[in-house]
Amino acid sequence: MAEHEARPAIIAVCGPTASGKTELAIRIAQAIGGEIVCADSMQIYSRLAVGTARPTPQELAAAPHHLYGTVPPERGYSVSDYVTDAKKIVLDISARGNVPVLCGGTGLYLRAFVSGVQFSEAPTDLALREEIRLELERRGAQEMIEEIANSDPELAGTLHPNNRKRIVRTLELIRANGQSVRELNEASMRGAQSCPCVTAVLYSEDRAYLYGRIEQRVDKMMRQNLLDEARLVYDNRDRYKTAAQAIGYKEFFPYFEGTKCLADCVNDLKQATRRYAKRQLTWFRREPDALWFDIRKTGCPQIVETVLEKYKQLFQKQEGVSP
RNA sequence: GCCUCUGUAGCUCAGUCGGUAGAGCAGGGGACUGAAAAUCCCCGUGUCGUUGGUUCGAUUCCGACCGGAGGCA
Repeated sequence: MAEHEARPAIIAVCGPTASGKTELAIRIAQAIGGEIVCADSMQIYSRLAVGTARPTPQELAAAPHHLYGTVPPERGYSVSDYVTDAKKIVLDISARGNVPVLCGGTGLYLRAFVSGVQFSEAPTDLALREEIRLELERRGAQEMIEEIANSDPELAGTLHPNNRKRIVRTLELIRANGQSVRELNEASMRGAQSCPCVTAVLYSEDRAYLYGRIEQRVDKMMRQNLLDEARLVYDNRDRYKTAAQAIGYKEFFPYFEGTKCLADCVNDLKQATRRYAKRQLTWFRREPDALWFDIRKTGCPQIVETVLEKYKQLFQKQEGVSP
């Protein structure tokens, strides 16, 4: 039996921003003896607590938490780093006999972790990326897409000329590896073991309700001196490459530059957050077997119960009956 | 009370020399395997204030009424 090879079963808590993931994850962890693992691309960073809505010290104390605020913002971080870190932590949690509870709004991170993608060892070649970026400026998107079509006509067909970032990344992959992206992707999934998982998605059928919560949360962040944090990010914007793109900071840059008043920036922030929530929902809708919970209709205790029931039903049944 | 202007998409407005209408913003849908809180794509039917009249036909012209803004008393 390859039992020791199998990945530990996890619970994933996801959903759009301000839907109550943090609280739910804590209650689940408390109820089942779980440990929470951050699945949020921004809450990973240290020094950025208010704007990323990282769990508060009290919340962090309410259950074991991992990966929150552990990466300095000046360090680059990516999905593959995340998958590596999360795998290690999840194995540790499982070795302790506890249940890993992944919690966060970054769909890409969650999917990469759960599907078991094997990213190649080669680190991102920023010099190559920059070179291709400049080449794109010179030659134009159309020509670059044609080059991609030589090795991957199908993929090239899905690339929009305006999506420069994706064009650059695609060429970067092709040139660095000498293979088509399709081959690379197939290789990354070869032998991949997906992670047994119960996924809970929080949402609100009434979008306006979610947007109201976002509004309140932004106002609360302002009271918690979000501006100071934004100032820190602004002053370090050249070094905090990824973090400086986070919603909650870049919206204040015009204020610091004196080109926009504070109230307008706060409104921009609320809007950016609403749009983000919408994109998150788009992403999670594609999750095949997720359990969806309308946060207006289902209370936290009920959600905990349903999730745990499902988890036990799927993964704890054979305890004591194992082959 | 009288006069003038005004009432078109959730908001701000454009337009139809009479053939039932379109922009910006807001919003919605989607893609997404190494920057992902990123990046990119797609989406505009609404009693044209109400009601009569003229007309083959009115949101468009005329009248009345209702709402809003301004002016004069």
